[in-house]
Amino acid sequence: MTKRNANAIPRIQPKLEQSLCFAIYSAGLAFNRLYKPILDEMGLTYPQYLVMMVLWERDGQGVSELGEQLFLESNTLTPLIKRLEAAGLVTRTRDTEDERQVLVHLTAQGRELLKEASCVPAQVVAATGMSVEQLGKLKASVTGLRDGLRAAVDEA
Amino acid sequence: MTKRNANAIPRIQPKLEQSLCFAIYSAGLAFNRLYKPILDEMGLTYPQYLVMMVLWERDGQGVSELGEQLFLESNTLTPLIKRLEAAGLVTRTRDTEDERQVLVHLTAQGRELLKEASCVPAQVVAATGMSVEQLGKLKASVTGLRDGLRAAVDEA
DNA sequence: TGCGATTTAATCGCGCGCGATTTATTTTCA
DNA sequence: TGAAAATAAATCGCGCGCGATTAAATCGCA
Repeated sequence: MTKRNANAIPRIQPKLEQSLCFAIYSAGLAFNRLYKPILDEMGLTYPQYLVMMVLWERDGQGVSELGEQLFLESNTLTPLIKRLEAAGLVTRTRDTEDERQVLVHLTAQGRELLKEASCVPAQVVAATGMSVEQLGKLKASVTGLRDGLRAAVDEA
Repeated sequence: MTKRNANAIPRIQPKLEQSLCFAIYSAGLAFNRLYKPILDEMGLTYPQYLVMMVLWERDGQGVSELGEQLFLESNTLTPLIKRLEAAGLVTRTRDTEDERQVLVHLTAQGRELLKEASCVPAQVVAATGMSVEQLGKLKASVTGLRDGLRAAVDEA
């Protein structure tokens, strides 16, 4: 260190078009707008669709367990799951082994919805205009970014 | 076409971990959580920060004009900008040339906030744990994805 | 010129995300 | 054993996003 402030945080004007965070933010908006008409037909919102995906992969999970996979907590999930329950897609039952936990199970109607959902991924892939290989690489990069951000937030 | 249904939409079970949309969604959540404590000190939310960025680049824009850059509309922006106005960061004035438009201008306090904001980008870059080159490439890919999705939504 | 079409912002309701707090249950260990 | 700590879900308030609608100003053009 031959200069003072060698470790000072560099100061530059933040610009929308050069920030990755805005690219991610606006891509999220774009995905939502793509999914909206598709999921409307199934009576789901996008976050509700995510919860259903997790349950289709493994039925009967607790709220925290769902939250670990979705990076959400009970303050978001509880009302969301209650809406899925009101729609007849899931049931909410207290775990008899541990009364603190609420187990979320698919109803027959909830399992049935997977049939309709199974044609969603191909529609979305088509809309991106990218190859499956490109999408896979991009997914890996964005997932890596996410995990890096999460690590930084956790250690702070 | 030697078979029936050659153009049928392929049906596969949607899985959370292999979907790019969830990677984007969860990276957005992670960015928000990273920005929260940083922006809290400036008294801004992340979407408010985006609006300020656009104004720091060019002061005195209409609501729709801001919306075009942010991919948002007046139903989102009007209340957001009113909160920025209440915080003393911007003014809202009807354009005398076209009374339909509301021009949003930075106040002295709003311009002053750029000084604090100028150390945000470097902090965020550091948190990603990625090089500036990597971030640039990823930003370009995600922007391309976003624009592809937007094109697909528009033509639908 | 005047009237319908267009543009712009604002308003309203709903469903997230999330910080903060509360309640109920289980675990820990003195 | 029993009280404190930890864990799980729920509740509450606020700020987005956004579909739908409304109100006001401007434009187009017959």
